[in-house]
Amino acid sequence: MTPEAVKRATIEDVARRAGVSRAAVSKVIRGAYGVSASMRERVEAVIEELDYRPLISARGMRGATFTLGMELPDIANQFFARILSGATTALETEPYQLVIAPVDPDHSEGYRALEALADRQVDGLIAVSPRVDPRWLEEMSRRIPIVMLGRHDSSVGYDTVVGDDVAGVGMLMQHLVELGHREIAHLTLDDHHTRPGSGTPHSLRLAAYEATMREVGLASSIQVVRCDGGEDDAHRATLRMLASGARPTAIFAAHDELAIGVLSALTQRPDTSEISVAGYDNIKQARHPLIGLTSVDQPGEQMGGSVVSLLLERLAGRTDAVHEVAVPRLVPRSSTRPISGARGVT
Amino acid sequence: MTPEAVKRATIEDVARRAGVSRAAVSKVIRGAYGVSASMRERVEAVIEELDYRPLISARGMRGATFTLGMELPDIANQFFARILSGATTALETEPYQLVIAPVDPDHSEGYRALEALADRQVDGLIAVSPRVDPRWLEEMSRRIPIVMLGRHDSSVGYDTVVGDDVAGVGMLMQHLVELGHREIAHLTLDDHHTRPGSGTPHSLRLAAYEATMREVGLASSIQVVRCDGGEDDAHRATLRMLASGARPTAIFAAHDELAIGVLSALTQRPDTSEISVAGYDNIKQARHPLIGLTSVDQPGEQMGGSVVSLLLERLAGRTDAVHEVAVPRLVPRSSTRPISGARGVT
DNA sequence: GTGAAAGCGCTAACAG
DNA sequence: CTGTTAGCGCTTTCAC
Repeated sequence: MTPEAVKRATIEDVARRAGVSRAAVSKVIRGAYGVSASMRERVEAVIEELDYRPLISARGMRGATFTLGMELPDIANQFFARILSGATTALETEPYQLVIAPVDPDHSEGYRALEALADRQVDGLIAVSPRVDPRWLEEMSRRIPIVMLGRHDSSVGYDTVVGDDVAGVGMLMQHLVELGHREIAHLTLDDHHTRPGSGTPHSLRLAAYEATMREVGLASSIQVVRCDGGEDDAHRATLRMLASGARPTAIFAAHDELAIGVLSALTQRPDTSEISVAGYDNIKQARHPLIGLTSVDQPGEQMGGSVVSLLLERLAGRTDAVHEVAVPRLVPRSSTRPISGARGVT
Repeated sequence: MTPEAVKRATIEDVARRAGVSRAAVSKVIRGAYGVSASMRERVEAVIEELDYRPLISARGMRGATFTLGMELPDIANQFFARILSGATTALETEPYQLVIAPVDPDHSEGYRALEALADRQVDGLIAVSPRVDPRWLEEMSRRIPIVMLGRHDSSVGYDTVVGDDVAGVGMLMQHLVELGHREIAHLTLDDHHTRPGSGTPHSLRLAAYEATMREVGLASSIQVVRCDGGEDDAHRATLRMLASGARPTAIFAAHDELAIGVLSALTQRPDTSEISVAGYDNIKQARHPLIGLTSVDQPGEQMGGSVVSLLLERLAGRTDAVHEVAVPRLVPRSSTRPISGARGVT
């Protein structure tokens, strides 16, 4: 393209310059068996001299690309940063390179990113809470190894890593109830993400919320508020709820980013400073003393590590599906306070 | 690998099944000139039937891969989320796919990620504040189009997009001085990131801080504190500084993530609530009312968009280097307060 | 231990 | 308008 564009050296260039065959060079760079020390030395010198690096895509036409692809929705949600951190750490000592295809949270749904990655010859796919049909994933997994993070689908063709959302919500709700709360609202995503039986974390969290409310005799206080996924959306939804006259004593947001949006909305309204707020995930921002958000910790780093391990196992030949469940942990902080006087329920 | 592994359909499969040549299929999928309507129809039906998708890497061996690679350090820093958002938006209507190679902020330095991307045949490279030698980048840019975001290097082979750090720091320092602050400390990264003349944003911010201090006659109050890049590091560095007895009236942190760590440290110490804090970038968290961090806004989304546009222009044939400077904007918030009584300086 | 040759899936140049 | 041919850079039998 550019006038003085420089072509990179090919295996052929190296072979010629070293006076050997391409096959020989190939063996050297792969550390394969059957090369004399003298030849190896000579070839390596030329590689150095020519600054030669094998083209992965060409290599991929014959075998592996040593590339793992990860589809990632909404990079703004810091829980995904935890996952990514765990994944890159797990990959540090491995010869694999991770590449990420970001998904526009508003528009596309994951199909596009997953397919784009597959078209680019990645050896394995990591799908993070993708909004895709499980059957589609199942089909896809017959062509390429897949590990999915963050859904409870039962699957035979791919592995899954997921948090125990029912247990997590259970702990959190118990905490709120013990603090004396009865009017507990739940802020969650739209139907699309929470359809019963869809296997998404948010559908389970919603169901667990409702179940707990019923169990403790608060069925009539069940209040579900919907919003669109981001901090700002949660902020607006909270203001809307407040404007409609609702006055819960506690709001359980389906994940921390939403909870933080709830907090910012409550801060704006002088009459609502008593409302307790809780989130889910325990992202970094939740831990900040000025935020102090009660949350349910999901071990994101560990989950990211598991995902990578499982994928690596698949690449090494495993064929039966593994489903890993990560254990959540309640982290109470200042954003949840006891209701005046009250203690416990039924 | 898996027993019942399914191979994906190739162009050959489609050609055979449709009773045409591979070249014909190729033309159809590229929308190239010279195919009869009837053939196009037949081929498209088979493509649908076989669920055929061209393998990008094979295609790349001949021409373009329609893939843009972005090296991204530290996904936890939300400023990069702003950039990414701008980039993906700009790419929405383009036929290019963006892939990201995450860089472990602790270990690698960007070389690895950039090379990994180039080895994988991306058509263009976006480097975000990479810690690499400008000469190396220059060399690399002779093989593949590059746009670098976040450094002030003068370059001939690649484009750059960067904020006007000197102007931004100027505004911020003026703001602090006008509030009556004289003991203003600067928290920044280690020497490696701030070496004078290295062209990194942090080296310019540091220099601009020192310059302003001198200009307003506060040279003797210059205090530079170093830390390691993350919120927690900033937190610890602040506690260390406090323990050493230093009592600035204001702390200017080199970016918002650091500033937020400073805030959390100050919150822990009862005697420091009067200290003003300011950051840089204006990330989402800075805007939260419970944080209320004074910051200098960098138009990250716009910068991300510019980066993509410039790269696309290069792919379209432009060969002269473009250097774009984004204009920063001061956003005062509650984290900076006037010093008792004082007003203005010299 | 070494190299020649075939082929991965695709595109581009040309011939029909 | 259509098909044949020749690679792109690499790996992998398989002879030597």
